[in-house]
Amino acid sequence: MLIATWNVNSIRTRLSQIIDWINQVNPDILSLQETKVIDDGFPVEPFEKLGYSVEIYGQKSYNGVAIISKTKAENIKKGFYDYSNSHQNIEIFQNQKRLISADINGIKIINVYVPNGSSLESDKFEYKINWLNSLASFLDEQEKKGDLICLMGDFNIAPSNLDIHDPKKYEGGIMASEIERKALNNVLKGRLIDSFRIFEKNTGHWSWWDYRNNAYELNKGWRIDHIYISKELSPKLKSCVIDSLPRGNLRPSDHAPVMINLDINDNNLDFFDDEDNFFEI
DNA sequence: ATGGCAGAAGCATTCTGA
Repeated sequence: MLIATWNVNSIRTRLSQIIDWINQVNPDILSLQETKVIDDGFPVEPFEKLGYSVEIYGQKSYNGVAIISKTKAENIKKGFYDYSNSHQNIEIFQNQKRLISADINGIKIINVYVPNGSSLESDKFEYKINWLNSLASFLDEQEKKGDLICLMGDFNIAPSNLDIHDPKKYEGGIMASEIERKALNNVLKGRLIDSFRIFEKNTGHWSWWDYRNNAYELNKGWRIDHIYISKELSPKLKSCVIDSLPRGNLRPSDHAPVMINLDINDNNLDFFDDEDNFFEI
């Protein structure tokens, strides 16, 4: 089963590129972020024609997430629902459509577009950390139910300095700060593993390149789009790749799709462990 | 320190992103 995530930076502008990519790759599940359109304006038909069902949670101009899947999604939930961090006002999170979850093929699929945060001094940074804390509470609830989880999306956080093309330049700043990394690790809590780092221990692999300063051509990127899976699913994990080619398209998204191959019929029990992951700060 | 680019809204320019 191929599971992918892609921040497309506008579903309407990127539609033909997404359809082309689906035709090439044939994913079973595709999580999209930054769709930037209200639900009534989402182009559902092109996906349905290819045999996919579509679940959307969008808004005008900003944010917006969607799950495209061959198997119809069940138990669809939009936003934190009633699992928001009890210390926070849930309503401040309901204005921004950044999370959609559903059960597909026995796995709890959670698609997130984590706030960017702007800068550490910004009110938006506080919002980002609070949002991540609510995500941790949300995952606590899923874990209590015993769900197998695939948490993916645009996290706007480089988990380690290996995930930044110039870590010295950006050290401690937005997407690279210790505060954000701690908040992310509090979401993961050792129960979820970074699929990409199971297979690749080296730096130099990016999922996002700034539109400015010729960043893609100079390969100055960040790895901020991630697919985290429950430890219990790790024996089924066969690969994780970042497909950087769509970033070279004409009028591309600034993000590349990330994809895992999960063999749900593999019942081997040799888990990958936390020690295989890179969480140093 | 600033701007560099892109998209949406909407028609000139602002807001937002990362």
